[in-house]
Amino acid sequence: MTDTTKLDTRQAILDAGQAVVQARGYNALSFRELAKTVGIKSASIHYHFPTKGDLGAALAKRYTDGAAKAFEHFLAVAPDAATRMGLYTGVFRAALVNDNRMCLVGIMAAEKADMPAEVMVEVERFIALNVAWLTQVLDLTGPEADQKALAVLSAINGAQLLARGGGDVAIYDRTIAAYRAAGLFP
Amino acid sequence: MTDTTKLDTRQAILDAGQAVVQARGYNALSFRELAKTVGIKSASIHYHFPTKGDLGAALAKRYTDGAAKAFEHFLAVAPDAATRMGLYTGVFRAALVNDNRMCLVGIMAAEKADMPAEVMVEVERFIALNVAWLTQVLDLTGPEADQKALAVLSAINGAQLLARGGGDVAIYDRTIAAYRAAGLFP
DNA sequence: ATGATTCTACCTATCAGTAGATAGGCAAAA
DNA sequence: TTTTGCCTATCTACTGATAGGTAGAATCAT
Repeated sequence: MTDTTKLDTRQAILDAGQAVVQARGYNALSFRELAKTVGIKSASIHYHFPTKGDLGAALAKRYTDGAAKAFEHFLAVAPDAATRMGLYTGVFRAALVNDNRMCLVGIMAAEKADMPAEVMVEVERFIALNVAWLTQVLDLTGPEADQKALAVLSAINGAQLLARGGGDVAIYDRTIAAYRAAGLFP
Repeated sequence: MTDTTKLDTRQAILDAGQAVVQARGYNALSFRELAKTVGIKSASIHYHFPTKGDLGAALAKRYTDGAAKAFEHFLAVAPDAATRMGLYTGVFRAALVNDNRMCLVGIMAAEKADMPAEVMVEVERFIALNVAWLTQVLDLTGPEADQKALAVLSAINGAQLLARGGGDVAIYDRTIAAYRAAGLFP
């Protein structure tokens, strides 16, 4: 019982919530199931996150913030575009390996019609962050730079989506290899 | 009340069901809401489709069968790969234009963890059908032919997923254009 | 330093709403 | 006379959300 207990519960809720969303989607996120996982009662989740929309937005925000830090790290440790893209595609790969999960934002985009507006705001922020990073790493210029970057993000998300459907990470690996071979990214 | 009434109800259920799944996902598919749309009671849906899994599988099967017919048609009316691919990507585009919907199978793949096994079987069949058609149209050969075809399907699905998130068909169009420019397909 | 107050982080109990599914009935058609 | 295609009514399970209570920690005034 250290003085970090209060933060720990909130973190535990977010951790468990992220796992559920990435594995089964936002609609499958249940306060009761979440509470059972964390070890508290469902009413206590509402104390930390008044509505489900608040929880979803917090999840997306934390996810995007984490991605931003990882992207900075990739720039620091990898010198060239190919290595950086290897690290980047590796993030999406890791989600598949870890319990066949999807990118939190990818699965939220699929459920767009049922998502509260405050969640979609964070989803858009994640996409913008990825586009900006890819534009920089791939040294894209001109009026179509953002579109090229979004195409790369789209392709990788699609690869994750279908590989997940097949339940085999090797599908993802081979699709990424096909993208590289086609020259979509280095 | 013609003698086609019995078939009409079943068709109406499937039509309404497909619209809901493509717009909001399999989890959002509700017997009560479906019944209200069709104009019957929810218990009557169970008469035609005993369980939700049966309905989901029927939806995926009909969707795949429809795609198979469309693919044959594309081969018949379009002579070259580029035109055929234009028709193919147009199908995914049409879903977006029509109430910002997604490919039925794409959204089902995203919800994989909650899908009954009988539905996933049909999802796999749809993917196999697309891969086979793309392999033929793109004249892919060698041991990596299927992988290249799956990469094309993945990329297009990803484009649809993110364009839908952005709520703008132009995003899809530009992403497809970027794929073509990169040489992913003609 | 201490007593009073307020805040934190949970709890129990409950609400209205919806989920899929089933039992049994009924009118019309085959 | 049986089958078809629907109906009403009901079941259990679960959803997010709220009301109200409480032990303990923190903060405040004296």
